[in-house]
Amino acid sequence: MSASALPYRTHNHSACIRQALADARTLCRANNARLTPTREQVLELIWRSHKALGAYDLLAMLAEEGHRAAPPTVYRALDFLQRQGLVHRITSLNAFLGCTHAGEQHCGQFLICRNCRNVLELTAPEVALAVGQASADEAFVAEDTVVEVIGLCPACQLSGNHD
Amino acid sequence: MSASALPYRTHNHSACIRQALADARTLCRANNARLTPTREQVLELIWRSHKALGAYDLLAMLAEEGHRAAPPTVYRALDFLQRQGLVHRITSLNAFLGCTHAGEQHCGQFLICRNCRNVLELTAPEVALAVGQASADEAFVAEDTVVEVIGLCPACQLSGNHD
DNA sequence: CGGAAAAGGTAATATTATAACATTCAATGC
DNA sequence: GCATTGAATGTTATAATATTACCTTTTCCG
Ligand SMILES: [Zn+2]
Ligand SMILES: [Zn+2]
Ligand SMILES: [Zn+2]
Ligand SMILES: [Zn+2]
Repeated sequence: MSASALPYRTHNHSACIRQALADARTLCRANNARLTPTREQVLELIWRSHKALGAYDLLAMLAEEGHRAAPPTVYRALDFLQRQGLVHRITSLNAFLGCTHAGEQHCGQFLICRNCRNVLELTAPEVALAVGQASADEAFVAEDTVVEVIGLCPACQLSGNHD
Repeated sequence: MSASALPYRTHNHSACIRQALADARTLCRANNARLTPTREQVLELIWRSHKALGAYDLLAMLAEEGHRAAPPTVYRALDFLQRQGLVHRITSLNAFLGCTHAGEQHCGQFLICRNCRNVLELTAPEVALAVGQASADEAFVAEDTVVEVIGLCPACQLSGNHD
């Protein structure tokens, strides 16, 4: 790996957002799922950064955009986006993140920087395999796997604003 | 693996509890940490089963034992027990579990049965390795790793009270 | 003993998430 | 077009999880 992954370097983030929204529209059309304005707005807000955002963060952002919504609105939108594979819930943060592998059949692993809070989603087959093997060794039928790594991203290791 | 792991079969669970409490006393003594009555009581309650228990479950159990405590009491005991490596937090359940590898330097993986809620803690080196390698590939410094697998334990696969 | 630090008690509150029910919207068949 | 109907959204209240702040008690150590 020569270059840092996207969240860790400055990049044309507008392009990230545009791409994510375009992919979402395509996917939802293909799945006969309705990407309504509220849902699209929440998705767009999530993609404002590569950080995971809490439901109430999103709620506040909606409010700033003049969409006075209550918690169920945001949770319902998030449920929909998760079902469509457009958003992941980061369980150790109680927060939500745009999926960078939408449409691909995948089970993500998440590298969470405790300093800048950016999250990188990986889909390392070795990890999935190792977890699958360990489960199988115990005769356990794995249905869903959460892999979340907390640590320091490459950018934050250098710019020492942390421990 | 010929025999099922402990949580999945009937066993002398009193022995589990006694062992866990004995280990805890030894460890805390070795670390100059005070395993006070409240802390020990919470640990004992956690070990009543191989399931993960919520803080408010523990609070209710304390109440049943006549220890009328408020939330901070239980959260403080849990913080202590986690710092001593005697208890793990299962983030996807917001619940807590007695560690079956107390004293060993380890980073656990958890197999969570969605039917019976029993949790098996593994310490598979291949999993830790795969995650470590995937992180390193992104120049990410991993400090803590959460691996939680939701699925069906061997016992529940047979006795079809689920889906 | 006396001071300091750790542990625990208590009340209030913050944060995250859901339940229950009413209303609006949009696709479909006639 | 228009009624039917299920999906989506609005609205209010509340549940479930966790923390803050402050005070009292206990333990440790000199
Ligand atoms: Zn993804
Ligand atoms: Zn960072
Ligand atoms: Zn453990
Ligand atoms: Zn089970």
